[in-house]
Amino acid sequence: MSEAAPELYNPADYPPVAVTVDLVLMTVVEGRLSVLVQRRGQSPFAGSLALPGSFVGPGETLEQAARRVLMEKASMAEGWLEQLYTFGDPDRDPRMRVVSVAYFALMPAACLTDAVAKREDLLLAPAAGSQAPLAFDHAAIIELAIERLRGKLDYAPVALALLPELFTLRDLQEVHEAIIGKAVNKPAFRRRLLDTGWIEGTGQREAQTAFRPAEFYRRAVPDSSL
Amino acid sequence: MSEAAPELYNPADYPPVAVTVDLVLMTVVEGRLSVLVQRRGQSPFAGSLALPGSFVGPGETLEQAARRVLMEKASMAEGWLEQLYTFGDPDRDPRMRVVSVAYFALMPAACLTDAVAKREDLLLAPAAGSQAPLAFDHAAIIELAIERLRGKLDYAPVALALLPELFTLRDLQEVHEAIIGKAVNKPAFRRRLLDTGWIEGTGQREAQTAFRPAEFYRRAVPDSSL
DNA sequence: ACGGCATATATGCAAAATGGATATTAGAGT
DNA sequence: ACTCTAATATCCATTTTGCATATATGCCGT
Repeated sequence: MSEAAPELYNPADYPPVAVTVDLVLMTVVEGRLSVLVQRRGQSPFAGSLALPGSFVGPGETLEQAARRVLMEKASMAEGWLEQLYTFGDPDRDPRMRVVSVAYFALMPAACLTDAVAKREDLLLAPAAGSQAPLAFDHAAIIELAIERLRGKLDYAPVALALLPELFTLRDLQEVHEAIIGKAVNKPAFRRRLLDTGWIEGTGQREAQTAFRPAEFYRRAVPDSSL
Repeated sequence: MSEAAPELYNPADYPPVAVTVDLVLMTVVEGRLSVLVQRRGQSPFAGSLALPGSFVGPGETLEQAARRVLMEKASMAEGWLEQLYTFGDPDRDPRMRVVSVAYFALMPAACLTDAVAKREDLLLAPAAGSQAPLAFDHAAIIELAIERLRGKLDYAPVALALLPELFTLRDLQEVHEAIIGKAVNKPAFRRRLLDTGWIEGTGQREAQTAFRPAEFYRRAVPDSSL
């Protein structure tokens, strides 16, 4: 704003607009990058899959609204959360003008599989090229989220947000490979990740591993290193 | 959206929200990274500086609205334009709830100095640490834009959007130095930029240069390589 | 016409980062 | 004690990078 605008805004002068948040909550399960989606009960797009979302409440910031959705769906107050992009094409929702601020969230697989098990309408869909068509422009939103995730992988500790408290270097490498979709060189990966300073070794090692047990690592940085 | 929402939205059920776009239009003049700002005539913040912006029209996409503002202020239909971030804190505008989608625009200095000369209320302010306080949360928006610009400098041809049709490698280097705020090594810079493939030499050279004339280069990529 | 000026451009070299192969280590089971 | 297999360490070739030095160019004074 700040245009040569009227002294006081008169909402009635402008057509009604709704502002919502949509959440692209991703994780890596069984080596596959996956997104939390919800089966819609209502029209439009009743029966198809959509991203979880909500209206932005009167006193809420956008991020608070996104975190509220995160809490409602995944019962998780923690976890990586950052604004992704805002989608506002006039016809993206057939009912009325809806401007949606998409948020990008990451969570360890275990949290998500738990959440999905508890709720009938929630499921984890493969992130890339899902066959089931998504409601609204949600397919495009997910595409953008994948791009963002890939783009950040080398510059920010996003992969750590997808792993539990303790993890091995192999776990971390598998997450990276799932995200970029191809194998990486093991020694180079280990070296590169170790001197980012993002992780630190605990003395602990795996047990019952049949062969040489790997060391457990943990995050050395707070999750909010946006 | 896509929440367990009512079958039809009833705008009256939700408090009114206005959606606007704000434009961070940057350039490099005389070695200084600068932002186009506008002196506000109306309350609130009458007399202080603010980013140019506008309401989003009923049939407009967000990007169309941003490009319209670009056209209104700088009379330029071309140029780098990308969505930056959406600001929606409940109290960011004292009058009513305003969600503003900030856009990030780049333009050659000449276009901007022209535009500023024509309009009484427009001026180019230094981007970093402007002393004059800005209206609303616009200082934070500019900070974020600078961050984005710096972050993209090595990965996208953003610097080319700040230069005219023809430019020398020295011009290009000066733009880079203005953006990151420190000197860079000349041969390394030349080598690095040349093999990005973003620029190509024209045979032409500078004239009246007192000493060895530099070759003119031009963009080898479209401006829209977001 | 010629040499000097100051900058553009090219070349060269050492240091660092990277990719990738190979060797060594560790725990569990036979 | 030996074997299995993956974790971890070492090593080397290649590429990238920072930086110093050399050469080229067009103007300008003499």
